[in-house]
Amino acid sequence: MHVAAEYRQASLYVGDLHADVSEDLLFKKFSAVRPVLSICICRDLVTCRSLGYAYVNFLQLEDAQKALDTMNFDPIKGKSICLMWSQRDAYLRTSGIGNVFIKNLDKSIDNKTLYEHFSSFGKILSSKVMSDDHGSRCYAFVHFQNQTATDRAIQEMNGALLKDCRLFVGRFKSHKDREAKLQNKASEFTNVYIKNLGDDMDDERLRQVFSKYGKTLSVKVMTDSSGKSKGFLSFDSHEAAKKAAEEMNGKDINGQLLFVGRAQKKAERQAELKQMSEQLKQERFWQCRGAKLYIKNLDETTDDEKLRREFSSFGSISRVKVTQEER
DNA sequence: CATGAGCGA
Repeated sequence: MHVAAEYRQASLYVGDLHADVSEDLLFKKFSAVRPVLSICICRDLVTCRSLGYAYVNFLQLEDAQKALDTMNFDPIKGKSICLMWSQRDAYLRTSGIGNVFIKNLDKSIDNKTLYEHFSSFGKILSSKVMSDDHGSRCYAFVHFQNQTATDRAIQEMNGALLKDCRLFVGRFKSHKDREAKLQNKASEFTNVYIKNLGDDMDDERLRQVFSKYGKTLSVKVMTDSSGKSKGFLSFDSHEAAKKAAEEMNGKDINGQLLFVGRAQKKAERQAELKQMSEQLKQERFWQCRGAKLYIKNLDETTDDEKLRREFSSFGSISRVKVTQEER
């Protein structure tokens, strides 16, 4: 539908729409508040399924403003809609400037409460309390229109109490930024994980064994369900932890090879295991598929190892065999 | 403990 230029600025973007919401339903909902010029739910061209967002065009700017002020986060078909001014400039939406991350929210803080609290610092482009089936996940985002509002919100709300919860409020960091920081932190680890400890190990003995590398802050030996013992040990410096790992890892203790390495967070370890299992699955898949290449005209100096090296950048290789021609 | 996702006719 064509909307004349003079009405374009009275357009709201409606996000987080339930897939079953129809134009009709949206029209009823919005025109109950202010007169609506037109509605457009964006749909897949082929399947006509809703893409989960729509435009609501009003005749007057004040009408759009009124809808934005009173209807944001209203549930439709059980799902909270997310209202914003239509902003076609993708950079302004996603550059991350003015975007604030909030964590340690009280479970009872909902979208509207959050919005009300933070709109005192300046104009909000969008905000959202992250949630799942169990309700709030206790963290949120608020995207301010300008940097001063962002700075003030962080200045005043970081560390402040909201419903007995001390908030963390900081600038939003993209996945990439966060990853880099975590990597950095991981490279300066002070906690070590120790595996294959043998049977007769306890906290005190483990501390003694490792104390020569530096001051230990905490030691914990645990036994898993199969009776194997493992432990965590934290040092007061990265140097000590690093040295302990370097010197003790792989050490033969009563015929068992000790493992000593950087202690990972549970989520990190699980992610690693998952990745390993997926790689294994992938390898098996290709093995079954028998993705075999036949290569001829190799020169005489090419052996299994060289051929493997040459092809290793294309993916994991399960088997390489160079056959020698009879002379 | 936590760092999103979104722009048409």
